[in-house]
Amino acid sequence: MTTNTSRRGDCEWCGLRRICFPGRLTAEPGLGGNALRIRCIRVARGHALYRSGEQIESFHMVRSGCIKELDGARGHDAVVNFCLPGELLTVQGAPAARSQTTSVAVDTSFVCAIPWRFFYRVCAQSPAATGEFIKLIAKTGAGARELLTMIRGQGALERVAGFLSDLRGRLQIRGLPARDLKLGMSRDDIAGYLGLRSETVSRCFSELERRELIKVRAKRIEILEPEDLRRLWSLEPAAH
Amino acid sequence: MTTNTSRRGDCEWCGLRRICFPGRLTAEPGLGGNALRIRCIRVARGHALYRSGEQIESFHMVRSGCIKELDGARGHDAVVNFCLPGELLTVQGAPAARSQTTSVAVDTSFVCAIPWRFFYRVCAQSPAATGEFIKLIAKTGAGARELLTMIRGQGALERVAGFLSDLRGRLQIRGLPARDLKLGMSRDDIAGYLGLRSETVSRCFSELERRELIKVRAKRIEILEPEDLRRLWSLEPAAH
DNA sequence: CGGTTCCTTGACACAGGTCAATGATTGTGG
DNA sequence: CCACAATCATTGACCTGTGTCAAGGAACCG
Repeated sequence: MTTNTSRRGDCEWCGLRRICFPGRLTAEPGLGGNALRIRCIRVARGHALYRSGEQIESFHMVRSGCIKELDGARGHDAVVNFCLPGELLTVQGAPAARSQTTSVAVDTSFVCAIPWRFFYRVCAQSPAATGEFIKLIAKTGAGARELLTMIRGQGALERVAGFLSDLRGRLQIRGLPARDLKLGMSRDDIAGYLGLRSETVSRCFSELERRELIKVRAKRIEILEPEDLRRLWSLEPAAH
Repeated sequence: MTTNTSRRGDCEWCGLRRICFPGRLTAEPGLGGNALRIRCIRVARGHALYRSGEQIESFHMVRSGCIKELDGARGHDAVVNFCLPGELLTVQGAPAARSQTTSVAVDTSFVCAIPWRFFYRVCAQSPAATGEFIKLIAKTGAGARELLTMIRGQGALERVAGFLSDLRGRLQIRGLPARDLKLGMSRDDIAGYLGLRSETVSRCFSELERRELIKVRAKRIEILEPEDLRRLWSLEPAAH
């Protein structure tokens, strides 16, 4: 693992920008300087940032690449979230709690580690920044709920369409290329995430291609009709 | 809606106790007194505490009864969580964000509303209390993930067994009666929560009764074999 | 280039959804 | 307090969507 110091440009689209950077905080003295000393960690493809059960003393944000989070609770691990640049990894307890998830790089990634110690300092000095942070956490919770809703209510094709639309949307928001998706994860990972089997995911990709909504070339997926794709997904839930 | 002041005894098993009460905080001056001025709201059975889209300026904790949270995102509402006494309702953004969920009382309930204003004051004065709070939020996130895992991996019977085991466990932890469950919610609510249909839930209840793990009397369910029930649920996931 | 690993496609079975009819429980007004 | 209506729960018969199993085929790696 290589440890870097963050550079300014990287944070432009980072979800923590408002905490780290002068945005709302130029007013607060003594934060700006320290904010830049956050650790930045490299995680090679296939390697774990941390595993379920380990003691974690920071919360983490993806700077580049893609991290999959596995719920190690019971039974075999299944993917709970694919975390893209600018997004917060599942927040593990407070100052030092055992992680409930395992985080594995799907592509080689850089991840920021923000120590709780730093967070407390921000809370003590700036309610505004505290609010931003709570918003961030709340958002990660919303992600889990949305996935839940999608999986409970929709059929396989809708889930796969939703998966692609969601990825596209999240990349787009941060100004990343979103027409050509290069999926680092396997079909099995996707299937686990969506509560399906890899065969079913394959079939759905084929079906979407047959309908000319996407173009599949192995792990590279081109989205031809974003709108149709999104509509397919957010159509009235299986109220057949 | 009736507004009360909290009384001491109620908080004994409240998840926020450590923030509200002298536990870790006796040392911190100026908190104890104010902590007691949290609003306590009565919500009659079937009525909403707030609805999706409303502006919320507090976070909430259930003091007694049971609240169901509906994800109003798109399409018809489906239950995301049944919130029991001592548990935190889904945390909505920060100082004042639009709620993403609708909260409806399944039984007539009392709910504490803790204004963000108060939370910020605690953060500013006590990192320890901040930590406790983050732990609480993280726990609510874990709940959503567990439900997700359960729904993706298990069959209908396992889900229903898990639902009952989970309820039992959560009541037990707080020292509430847990052998006889009086489910305030309809079969449809349960079904929506578990990603099933009410007919299937019925069938599963009947099957569990046939196996003599539970006794079903309308909305009153007696758990005869808690261990067998739990085992059924946490058995190796559908790895048939 | 040969061996893995991953992806795609097909045939079939079964869990759970759907539709429909009956029975239980709750609530309301006379 | 009873009777009636409305809602909710249960059960059965049938059907569809995915899981399962199995057999190629494509892509990746040393």
